[in-house]
Amino acid sequence: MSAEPGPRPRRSGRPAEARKDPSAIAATRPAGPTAAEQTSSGPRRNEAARLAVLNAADDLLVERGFEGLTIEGIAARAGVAKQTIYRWWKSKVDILYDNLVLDAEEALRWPEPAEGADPSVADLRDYLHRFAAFLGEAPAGRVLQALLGHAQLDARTAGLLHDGFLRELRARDTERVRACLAEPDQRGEVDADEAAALLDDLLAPLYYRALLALAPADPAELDRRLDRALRARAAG
Amino acid sequence: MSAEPGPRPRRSGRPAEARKDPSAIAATRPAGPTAAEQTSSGPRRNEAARLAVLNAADDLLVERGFEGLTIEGIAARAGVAKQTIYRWWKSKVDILYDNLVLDAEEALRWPEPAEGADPSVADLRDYLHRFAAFLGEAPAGRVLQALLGHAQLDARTAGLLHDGFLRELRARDTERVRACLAEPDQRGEVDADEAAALLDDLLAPLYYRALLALAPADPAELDRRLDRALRARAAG
Amino acid sequence: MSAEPGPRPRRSGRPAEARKDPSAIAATRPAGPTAAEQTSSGPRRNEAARLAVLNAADDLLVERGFEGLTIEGIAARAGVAKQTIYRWWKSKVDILYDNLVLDAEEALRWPEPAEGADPSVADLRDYLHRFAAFLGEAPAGRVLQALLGHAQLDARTAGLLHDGFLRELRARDTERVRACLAEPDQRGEVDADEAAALLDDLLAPLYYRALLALAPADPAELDRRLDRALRARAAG
Amino acid sequence: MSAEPGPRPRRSGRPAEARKDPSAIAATRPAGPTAAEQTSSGPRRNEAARLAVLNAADDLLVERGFEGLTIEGIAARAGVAKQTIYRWWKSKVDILYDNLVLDAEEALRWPEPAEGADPSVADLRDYLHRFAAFLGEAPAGRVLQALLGHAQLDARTAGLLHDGFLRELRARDTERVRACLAEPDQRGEVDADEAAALLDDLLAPLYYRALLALAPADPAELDRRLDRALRARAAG
DNA sequence: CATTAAGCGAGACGGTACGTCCCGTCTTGTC
DNA sequence: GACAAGACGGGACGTACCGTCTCGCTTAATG
Repeated sequence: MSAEPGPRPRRSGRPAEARKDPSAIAATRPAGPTAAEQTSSGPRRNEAARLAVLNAADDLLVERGFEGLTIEGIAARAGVAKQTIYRWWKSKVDILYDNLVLDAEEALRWPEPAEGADPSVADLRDYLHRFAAFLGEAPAGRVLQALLGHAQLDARTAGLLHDGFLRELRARDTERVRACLAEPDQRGEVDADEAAALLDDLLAPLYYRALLALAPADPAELDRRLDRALRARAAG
Repeated sequence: MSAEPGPRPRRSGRPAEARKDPSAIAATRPAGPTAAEQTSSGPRRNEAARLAVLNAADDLLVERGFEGLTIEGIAARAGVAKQTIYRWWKSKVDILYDNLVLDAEEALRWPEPAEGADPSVADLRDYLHRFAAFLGEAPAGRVLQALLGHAQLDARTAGLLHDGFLRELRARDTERVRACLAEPDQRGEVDADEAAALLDDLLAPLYYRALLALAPADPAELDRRLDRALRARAAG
Repeated sequence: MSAEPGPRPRRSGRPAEARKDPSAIAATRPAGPTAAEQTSSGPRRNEAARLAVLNAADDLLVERGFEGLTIEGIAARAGVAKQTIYRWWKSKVDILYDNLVLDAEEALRWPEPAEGADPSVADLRDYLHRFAAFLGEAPAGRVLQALLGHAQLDARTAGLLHDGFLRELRARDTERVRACLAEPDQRGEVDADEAAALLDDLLAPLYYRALLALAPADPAELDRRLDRALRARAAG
Repeated sequence: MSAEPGPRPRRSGRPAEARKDPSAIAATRPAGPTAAEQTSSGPRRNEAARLAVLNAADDLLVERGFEGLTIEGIAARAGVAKQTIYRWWKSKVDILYDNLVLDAEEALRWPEPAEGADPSVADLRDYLHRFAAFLGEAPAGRVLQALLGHAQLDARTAGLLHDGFLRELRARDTERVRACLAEPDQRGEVDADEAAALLDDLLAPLYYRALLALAPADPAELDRRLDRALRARAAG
């Protein structure tokens, strides 16, 4: 499925076919209710159906919006029985959540902290830019937007999104920020709270602009903001 | 919160009765589809029904959440026919919007720029605190949260909320910020973009924390953040 | 309003205007809730509104059928307030009933039993033909059909139509039949039951064909049927 | 009436329970939208729901009349979802129509033209009596009355009733009348038009009396009328 | 000649039922 | 036992009319 750089050809366009295709996704761990630990007899979970559902949900979200997204619509579009959806997911939110996890896993990946090379502020800068892009991109950004929106309206969604995704993302990112700031030429150790606060200060405007439908921050401003934060930290 | 004088006991509790009561609201301009310009003859809009609907919507939002809020439920609770609701509002979103406007008008009021007394940084500081409180308070904060959430899912809601409310609020507040910063002992004129950016920087974390279900900012942090922003401005 | 022959120009066409017009109808007693015994002060009943309602009901019955006929529709078409209708009629059935009475009064009139000329079998024959025509004509026949139909569904309508109209019509016609058969050259007195039975035998097929949507009886058959009945009577 | 043996206690009374029960009806072909030709897989039509709806409609028609009969009422009484009704019937008229067909099939059955025994005038006489009884009986007669009434008000009902039921009934009965009159001791062949006319003459008074709410014909009169018609035919 | 009580156009109101959409569960038969 | 198909009980939708009820205006007869 080709790792990093490429423009993620499979999901960008609307042609719908050949996206999240079996061959490709099979490599990544099937987030959510998965191929499972198959103990009993009978047929295994149908992987094609799973992918058809995930893609149909993405498509319909983009085409009709969250309110126009229905289980029946997904089933029809995916050529799948309703029961097959209910067997593996609790609600349309859970389907979108799976898509979010799949997309975020790719788009919000940090560079492997491979041999020799230490994490650096450049990594953080890159991550910020990718994060901003993620929010604006379809369908990934639309999915996150929808889930964030629905989390304001429904406690189950809020639990799933906040506890299951955002909290872990923040924890992981906080750790990475600490690593980035601990470079030799920086001022040494950073405690976790400080790193989390810095991360929040960098991300808050991104969410703010996305959710209030303001113009997205342009890359230059992101850089300025990061520099300012680093300077403030250096100053004490 | 409640800087101002007026005893606003009517909406704080859940008792539902004697809130948004005719006598009180009659004073404030009846936002949204209203008693109106009554050109023809014929019966006037029933003010009691209007208030019953607004209050029922608030109550049910708090009790059952946005998804559990239905037009039929509101009608039943308010003792009103469904058609009476549809006559004056397009959807439950419009009802909540009216409530939001009504509440914001009271809670997010700036001190009158009365004679002699110039607007000051203290006003801005106070406003920030009241804004943070507004986001946390029920039902007002819940209403805003629900509308912000639903705006992510539905274009009409987004239009209503962003264009009809948030944009104007931001414009008004930007102007106030300029006035506050233009105090004699401050550095003189502030241009609108600068003021807007400062405002955004102050509000973004508040929205961020509210919508991502993080702990709300405590007042002391708000002060620190404001001071830092003013210092940065003073520095250059 | 011109007695018999004329093609009743006022109601035949659909142009709707100038039918049942004030000048013409004013002569006939305003069936149903009427100009009344006016005791108090204030304005009298508006005759123009009454006629507009009656005509609008006829028109809409023909255009949209009984089920599509609504008080609101009549009010709108007649340019009249709903309340004005409810003030004078209990239901759309009552409006149609007034139309029926008005129409029947004209179309089902027997020749005046004027001086010298005795009623004759020819009168009965003529009446039969006019009755058959009445059932087929619009809007009169449609009104009777609708009321007869609705009388099967609703006891109030049945009471109004049967007790208020059909019974009286039958009684009057029975009397006329007796008179027709009592001609010198006929077999003398006819008792009322016998006359009623003869009338029923003549009318039953007309109703039967109309209500079961069979082809209407042609005039020649009516004549044959009448002759046969008279012969049977003569035979004993 | 009830020529046949079978105990048909299930629909006569109002007790509502144990009428049109599965075991009994299963024998008769389920008129109307039925268990059908089941081509695909998937769940079959729920027979219990179908019967519950049919019985509920009958009951409510008798209890509340046609105007008081609503789809919601039927659904509630039958313990069925509205959608289940709309899935199989277009309107309450169609439900009543199914009941009519079911009832007529039983009550208006001619004796099997079994071996040896030729159809006779006695069969026709018996049929006439059963027909008259059918019109007066509840719920069957009420259903026919309601449908005949509504057919005057609504073209769809008229089409269904006249084309779907009455026309076929008349054709079948005409054929039977021909057979009855073709007995050895009768005057030989009867042409179809003549038989239809005779049938109409016998039935018209029955409908006439039923629909105009006159006293129903008593059996003796039916016999007299039949005899008179036969004599007239014999006479030429 | 003003008073005043109705009639009137307009239309808001509390209601009932409509016919539709989708929910989540279930049943049936196939693979 | 997973699956496609789809019927089922349920709940809410938004609409159409019902019949009742103000409104403010107009229009006579009466005091």
